[in-house]
Amino acid sequence: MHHKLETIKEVISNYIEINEEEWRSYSSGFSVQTFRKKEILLAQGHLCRDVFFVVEGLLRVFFVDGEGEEKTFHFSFENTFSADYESFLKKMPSNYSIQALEDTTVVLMSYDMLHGGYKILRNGEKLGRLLAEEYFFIFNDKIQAIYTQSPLERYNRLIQKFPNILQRIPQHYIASYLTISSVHLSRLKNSY
Amino acid sequence: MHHKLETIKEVISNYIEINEEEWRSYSSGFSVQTFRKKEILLAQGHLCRDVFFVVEGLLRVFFVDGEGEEKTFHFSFENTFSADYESFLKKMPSNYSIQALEDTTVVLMSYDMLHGGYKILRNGEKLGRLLAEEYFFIFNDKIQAIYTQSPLERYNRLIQKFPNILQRIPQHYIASYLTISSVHLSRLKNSY
DNA sequence: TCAAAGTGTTAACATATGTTATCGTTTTTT
DNA sequence: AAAAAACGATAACATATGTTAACACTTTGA
Repeated sequence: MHHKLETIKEVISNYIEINEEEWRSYSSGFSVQTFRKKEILLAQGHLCRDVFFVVEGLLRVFFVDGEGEEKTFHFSFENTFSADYESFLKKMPSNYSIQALEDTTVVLMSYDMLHGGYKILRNGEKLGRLLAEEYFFIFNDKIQAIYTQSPLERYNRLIQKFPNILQRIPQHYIASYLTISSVHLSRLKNSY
Repeated sequence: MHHKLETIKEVISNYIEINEEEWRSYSSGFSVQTFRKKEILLAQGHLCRDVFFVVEGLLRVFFVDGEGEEKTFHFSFENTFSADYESFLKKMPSNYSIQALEDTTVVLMSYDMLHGGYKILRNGEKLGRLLAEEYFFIFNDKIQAIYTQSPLERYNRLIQKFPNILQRIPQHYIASYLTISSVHLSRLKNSY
């Protein structure tokens, strides 16, 4: 088995029971791809054809708003999925772009593969349900953070959760992620 | 069949194929309940035991933040579901309260019932997946609105989508929903 | 190796938004 | 019917946050 797929198998095994035979036919649908730093994996306005599973590296999910400003929406670290899941599921143009912040290796899951899995795998529908629920939890937490925490609180929790984030992600992307200006984040960090 | 269940059957039929026999055994698990204006259906910190389907009336989902301020998170109109779905799924204390803004009739779906449906119904897991995806879409749209639209834009779209909302919901709840102060919303409406 | 681009800090200033208080009106409760 | 509570507008003021610009430093790319 392709060693890049080890981790994704573990992740999926956390969701459902999957045996060797199922895994063989299922995993043949995966493909592995690497991207250079700054490369675009998904361009806003295009169809999100695959869910990316980050094996190594780091992705940034962002969009360009009405004023032409880039807004960073999410960072995808190792061993997590990344996509515009709504675009992927509904086959509609993506509202987001996805970009590699470092040289990054991803495993691609296509729509046909995921939906084929609903039939191939005994617990395929359940996997789909749990993935959707997982996505929902992430977004729920995200909204809750926005509603309940100040930018500084969110910043502190972010670096607490990902201590090396400052080494890996330029600060103005983090500011954008926190929905504040880079100048303001710099002030918050240093003046309080 | 209890006539209050007509609509929820239609809604579920939009998600999956369900035959009469399945519906009979499934729908026996529903219960109907009415609440007076201002009554609390779910209290923050308690377990969200049921998903509510609003047959008639209007619900407000809100929470009390660290400073003791009520923040309105969502309005649940007729023929939509309402819950703290994370609390419901994970059986953890709810971060939200749900309150009736008018005399409201709801259909209750318990956790056991929904999960029982994963087995009873041929397409039970699929129903679970589609419900989770639906919840995800709502939250995705919500986040996107927060990131891309100004409070005034969000206000205008809200009254465009629900023209009678001003007759049904006090303006300060709407302001809170838009994450701005009631004073500021009043200014926005009248000065621009 | 050097020029260009990117990055983080700070200052000065402009603007948006929150807070508190007051007032008249409407709605709810007794 | 009367009293109390809720509601929305407005004004005055305080604060938070954005914008622009300048600067030093680092990284990137030819």
